[in-house]
Amino acid sequence: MHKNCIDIQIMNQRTTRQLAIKKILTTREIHSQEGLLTILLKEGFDITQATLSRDLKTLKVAKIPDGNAGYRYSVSERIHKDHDKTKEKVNFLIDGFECIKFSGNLAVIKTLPGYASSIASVLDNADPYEIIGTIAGDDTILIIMKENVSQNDLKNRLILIMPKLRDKLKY
Amino acid sequence: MHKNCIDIQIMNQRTTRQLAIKKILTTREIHSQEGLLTILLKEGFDITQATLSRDLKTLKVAKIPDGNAGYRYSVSERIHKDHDKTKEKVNFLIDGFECIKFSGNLAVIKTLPGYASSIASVLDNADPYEIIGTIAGDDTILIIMKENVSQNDLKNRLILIMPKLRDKLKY
DNA sequence: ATCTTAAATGTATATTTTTGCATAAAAATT
DNA sequence: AATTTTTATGCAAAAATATACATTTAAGAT
Repeated sequence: MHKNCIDIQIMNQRTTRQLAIKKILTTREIHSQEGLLTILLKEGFDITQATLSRDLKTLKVAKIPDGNAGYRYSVSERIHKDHDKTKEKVNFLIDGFECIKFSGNLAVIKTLPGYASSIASVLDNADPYEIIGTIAGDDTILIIMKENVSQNDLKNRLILIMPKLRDKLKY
Repeated sequence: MHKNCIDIQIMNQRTTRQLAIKKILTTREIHSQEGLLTILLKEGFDITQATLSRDLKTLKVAKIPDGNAGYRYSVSERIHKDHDKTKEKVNFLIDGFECIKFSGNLAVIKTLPGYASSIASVLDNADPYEIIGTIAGDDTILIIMKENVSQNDLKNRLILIMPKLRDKLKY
């Protein structure tokens, strides 16, 4: 552990940073990794462009030719309209989240009755690397994880998809 | 005009080529401009990477981190237009559709648990002429139909909104 | 056809992005 | 706490991509 890192953190640095990146990307127009890096540095994330490149890869951020001239980086979710509505909906759904348990490469999420399929649908839609597939009943979601993906990997990914979840997942 | 250019062309070279690029991108997995360039050269398009870069910009082709490792180029229509993803989502939701019954100007759709509000939201969003409003519980949707709209009118409208539904509705 | 003008392209180069590798940090284990 | 294992990161170098500028090609105009 780094000496001057007072570990009150809930999430690891990486996840925190990637959430910040997502936010920046949905908030402002980003035309290069350099530009994004500058912003991140100002916000106190002390990283290099290399790390940023890896983060963008993890987040599946696309580089798209801009209408005018130049390019812009875009989180795939942002491409859908009604981003806000989706967000609202997702936040709402999180209320139904009860707990998550693991067994080998399987994870089981317990939800309030009726929530399972909706939450699962959010997961399916996000189509994250770590998840091969989900099966949802009424109050239970079975997640089949990709091999060599750790429990924390999955938790972090879930937080990336549903930020509010952070408050419900203990580390 | 260059001397050895036999002018049978209908479109100009540039357009022809860009169409070819689009086709290639939708047909095969492209991971770099170099790779795409190789294919184009084989097909007889005698250009350089610089031109290709410009073409991709014109076509608004996005570079997206691939699920596994690496990147792929994707024609922006696929990403930009939430059409496709919305469609996917709608198709997914249809799995939750169980049956529909009528009574007067009311229709009741039964769904798998948890699906009702999502499907109802699709209907609300489409805002069809035939429907005044919907109320959704967990596995039931109540549809209030406009007067003088027949059961078949509504069924047809539902199919228009959610094409996959056709397979589930008997006539 | 010849000339003029605008668009497209190649060359070389600059810029940006990605990655292998060594190291540091974090997490798990004892 | 000390050790091992795993994961994240910086650095430097490679790879990929974009572009300024000169040149060629196409398209009109006369």
